[in-house]
Amino acid sequence: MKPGRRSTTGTKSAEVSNTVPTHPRRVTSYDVARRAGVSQSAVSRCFVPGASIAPKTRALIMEVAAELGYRPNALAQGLISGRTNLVAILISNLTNLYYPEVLAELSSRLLARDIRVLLFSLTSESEVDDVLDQVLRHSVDGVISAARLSDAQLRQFAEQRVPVVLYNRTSGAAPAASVSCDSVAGERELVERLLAAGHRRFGIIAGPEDSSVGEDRRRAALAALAEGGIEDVPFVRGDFSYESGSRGLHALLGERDGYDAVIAVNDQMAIGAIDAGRDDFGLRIPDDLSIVGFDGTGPASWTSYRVTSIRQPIRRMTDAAVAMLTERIADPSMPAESRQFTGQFIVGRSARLG
Amino acid sequence: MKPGRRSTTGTKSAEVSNTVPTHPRRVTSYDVARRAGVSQSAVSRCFVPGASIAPKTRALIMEVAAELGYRPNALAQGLISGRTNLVAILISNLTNLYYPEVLAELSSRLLARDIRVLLFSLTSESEVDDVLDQVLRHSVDGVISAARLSDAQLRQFAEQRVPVVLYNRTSGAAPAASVSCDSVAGERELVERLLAAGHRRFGIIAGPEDSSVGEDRRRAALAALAEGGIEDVPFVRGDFSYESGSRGLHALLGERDGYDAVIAVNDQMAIGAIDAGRDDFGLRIPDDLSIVGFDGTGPASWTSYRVTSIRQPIRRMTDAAVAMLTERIADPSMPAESRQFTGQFIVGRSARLG
DNA sequence: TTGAAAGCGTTACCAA
DNA sequence: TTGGTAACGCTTTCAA
Repeated sequence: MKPGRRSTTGTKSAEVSNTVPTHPRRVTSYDVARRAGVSQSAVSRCFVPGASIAPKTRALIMEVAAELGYRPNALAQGLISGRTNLVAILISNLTNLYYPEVLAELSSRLLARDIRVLLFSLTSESEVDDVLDQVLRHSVDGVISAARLSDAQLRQFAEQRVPVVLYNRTSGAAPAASVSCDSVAGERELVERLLAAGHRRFGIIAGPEDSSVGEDRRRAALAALAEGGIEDVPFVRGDFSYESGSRGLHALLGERDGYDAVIAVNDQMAIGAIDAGRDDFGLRIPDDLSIVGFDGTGPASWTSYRVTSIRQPIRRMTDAAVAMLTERIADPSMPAESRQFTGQFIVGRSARLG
Repeated sequence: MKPGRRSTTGTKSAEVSNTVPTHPRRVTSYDVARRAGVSQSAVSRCFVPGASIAPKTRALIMEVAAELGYRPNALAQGLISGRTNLVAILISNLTNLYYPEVLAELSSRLLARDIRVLLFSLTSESEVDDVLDQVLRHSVDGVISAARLSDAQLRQFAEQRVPVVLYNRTSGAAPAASVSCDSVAGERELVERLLAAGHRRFGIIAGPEDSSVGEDRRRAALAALAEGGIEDVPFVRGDFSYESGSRGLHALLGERDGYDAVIAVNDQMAIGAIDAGRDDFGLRIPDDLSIVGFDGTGPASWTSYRVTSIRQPIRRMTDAAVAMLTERIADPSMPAESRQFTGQFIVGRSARLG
């Protein structure tokens, strides 16, 4: 122990506590060491996996540590070791019903690996740079982003040697580690089923222009339709919300009628469209109009809707995301890699099939 | 600057980088200080709100800092200052549709106050002690818990001087700061409206025994019914999920029939009950059976359901929670206080009223 | 296997 | 207003 440092502090606060009931200073490894009659280094080694320590010493120290209620200070550990066991999760639009499931899965998987989650729920994409700054200040070991990151932002993480895994986002120019659900295969399956069932007049309720998933799905649907000989398919844009799905259907039906099928790029908008179709236009779904979605989120399977959709394999995807991230934390030289999963077709009851 | 410490390190890494493209060491306040020709203390003062620093010096330092991409290390700041600007949010059952909204609101409000969120999504109440340990290791400034905490756990936070605000939870014996939505007033309003409309035969779909909100609402509903002369009301238990609401209605109707109204203690179960009533029993809701819920979450207002319910003032509640917490962080001597908000009655379409 | 000592990157408290 | 120096609580060499 350094003379004149711990010891004096300890003595001082002990003296004070005789007169005033002062705040009990946080228990440190020095306290444990003193009480156990060993060095502070020995205490530290007890909490480091591969350290060399005699079983007997270890037992003694652990006993004293438990007695004193010692808890290693994560800040100090992170500062000295360069590892915080902290991962930032960036999510935009948490109220989108699809994300809570993802967040819950990610967080439980990370926790299982003894990693804590620093959550950044973005309300508007503009804040991303501030968030990025905060993420870096906290020296997280890695980032999982279900929010759009620009190439410049990705580059910044790369420069700081912070591994990033994109969740259901694609990067622009720069290659990045990413996990996603195959939009092309998914929309193709939906479209092919609808075409096979005789639908010919289509409308699309797309997402915002700046959403990569939304645009991927819209383009995939259009491409699949084009292959089937259907061109010039009208589309409107929503923001993935229930209300915008409802508005979307109004917009489509207001412009012209006679749709056979409406393709919404997510379930929540599909549900909004289904409700609007039934309530506002008196349509029977799927008899008068087929509506399909994407995601396979909870409410999509509720019996009032039973949305015909593509279910994302959330378990596998979150598992892959966490695995990819931890790999890259352990070995930062891992190359970029994108893993794409194929969603499962859900028959549902919102589309007339076959 | 201490001789033989920073300076040598800096020189070394500079020499190395001429041969091998080594990891650029993180930019520290020493780097900024050296480049700006000032002391490290001066740099630090630039980032502390009330510090005394000459405007001119400050400008120079900030310029150099920006140029070098300097970011204060949050770990070091937290370690020395005792403040981390980190708040832990404990949430059980994130997939309950009500929580994502709460989480999004809390997180954006905290972020607005320059506080970061450490998220702990509990999958089972048993893990709480591990989580508590982790929370304390990270020296968070405070905790907002939408998960059940035992008196012993609350005491532990109190001992460590970590302020806690309970969200929609009540503490047992120990008084604690808490924000909640008045179950008694809410259920009373629902019951009185139902009674006024002539309902006499009631059933309740309650929550798990260990849920304080669930039990509060169940008891409140029973009490209000008793006041209206309705006794021996049967109830079944669910877990707040859609499926358990459906199962709950099956259980109630399987035992006896002839219910006028079913009171579910949250919207998600009410929705499950509505769907089961319609689809499995061919009931018209609300003509044949009234069903009411609680919370006023997103899907409850979807036109297929329009659940008659009590809407929790989430904005006000999250605002209050964050305010109470920050107050207690600033002044740990603040006394325990519970703020209870009254929810708003939502007429909806799932109950026959008047 | 153990202990001493050197940091990690800050803030806080001094004198100057 | 400044710069020097002592912490904060830990991990990590390095000798013993």
